[in-house]
Amino acid sequence: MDYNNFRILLVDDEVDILEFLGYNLRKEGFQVSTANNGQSAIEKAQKEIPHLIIMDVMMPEMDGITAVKEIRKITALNETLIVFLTARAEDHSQISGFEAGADDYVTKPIKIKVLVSRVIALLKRSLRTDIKSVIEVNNLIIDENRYVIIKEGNEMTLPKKEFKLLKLLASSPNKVFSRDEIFSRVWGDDVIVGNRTIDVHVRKIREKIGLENIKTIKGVGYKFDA
Amino acid sequence: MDYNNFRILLVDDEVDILEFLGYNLRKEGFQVSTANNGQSAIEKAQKEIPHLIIMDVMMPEMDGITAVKEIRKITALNETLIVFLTARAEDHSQISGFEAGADDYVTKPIKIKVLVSRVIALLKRSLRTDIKSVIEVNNLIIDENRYVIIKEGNEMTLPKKEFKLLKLLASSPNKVFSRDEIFSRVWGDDVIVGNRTIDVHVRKIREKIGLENIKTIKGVGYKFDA
DNA sequence: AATAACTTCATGAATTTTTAATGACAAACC
DNA sequence: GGTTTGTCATTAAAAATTCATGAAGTTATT
Repeated sequence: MDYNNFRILLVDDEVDILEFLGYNLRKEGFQVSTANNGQSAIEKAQKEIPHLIIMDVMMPEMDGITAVKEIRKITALNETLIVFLTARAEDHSQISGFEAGADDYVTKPIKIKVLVSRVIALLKRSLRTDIKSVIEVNNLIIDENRYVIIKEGNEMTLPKKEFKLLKLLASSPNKVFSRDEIFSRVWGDDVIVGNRTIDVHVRKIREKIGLENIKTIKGVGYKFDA
Repeated sequence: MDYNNFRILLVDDEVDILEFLGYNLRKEGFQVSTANNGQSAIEKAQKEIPHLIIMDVMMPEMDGITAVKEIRKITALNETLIVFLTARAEDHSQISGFEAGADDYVTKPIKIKVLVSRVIALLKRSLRTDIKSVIEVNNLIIDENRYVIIKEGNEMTLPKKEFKLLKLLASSPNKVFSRDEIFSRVWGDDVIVGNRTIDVHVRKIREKIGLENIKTIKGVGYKFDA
């Protein structure tokens, strides 16, 4: 599964921990943002609507439990999972943490593999749908989940091959794709079609999204102009 | 909150532990049944469809992890939460446990207050999503509690598969579900049906709720248009 | 430098192939 | 026995591909 579209908000007052966890979670492909106190966590959460918040229980000013209680009041964050980071492994703190609305606990010192496997377990459970990438270039949005492209506000669906071709070109704007490369990445290596087929698809795409985006490089291939 | 309607299946080879946990969980109002090995756990789970299974990792004959892997294959137990009981607190066992499909861990020796609070936390979390089982999109309400859909004021009931399919599509409006994904999430991975079956069900749903909602993306799948 | 010969791509239209909708019916399940 | 679920053959539609033609750009030849 691909976790590129999962947003995680890390909250801790210690910058070292933010960096350590941030680095490791980003390495796993998550989108990570950070906050170093409860108040800014609430603000960021409200703005970013992360899928998961990892929050230190012990923080100056506003502690994690209070922050979570606030966050749980926000309707838009209904679906957001919360994991507490805590040094205290005792019963009492665990209980009040769960009551505050936490979904899981990870105890310090943090073992990064444990944390990551927990995060993945939580996300798997909550979002059993897999999420695909959304490409955004210029005035164009290519959304493979909804299978639409959006050009200046209006949405349209392309047939499969056209979609695939456009997605390929737009995935690396300005890069020239040779016809060979296009064939092998859109049609695959074991399909043989005539060599005018790409042109026709390009035309269809141009008819739908305009001429300015896909440029022909004669004798070489095509590129998506950004 | 009232937990009278939550069914918990306890699995442990030690009768003492079954009795101890059973007593305490029943005292909290849960419906508790027990099994003392992996095989009978699978059978009971399949029959009773508990909301939560608390399973010992270490058991003679079939260990807990194997049992859970089997249980996770059963579609009807999709929603069932699983908590592992383990003496081993090390990383490795935790990771493989989560991979097997566990939702949480409780380490032996068990502190009953911790266990109960975790159980409640898990159930709360699953309730949050249970409550969302009334989906509202466009002019359509899908109410899984009452098992009806309401379109422009008039209420109707759909057969199980149709309901499930519609609910899946409507649960992520605009997302395209591939035929594979639909099969695995509506029919389950071990049921084999012909590949025109989805079409037929889609037709039935369209006949009942109209054409505009479910859109065909040729070669890709179906989506619920919002 | 002009132009013929050649190459490459755009375009319109036709054709083939793929894919889904539909109707009719059979099996399984209450 | 009626509802639900699934199969299958047929039909319809959409998508993919090919082809013919013309235009644009390159190269070679003089």
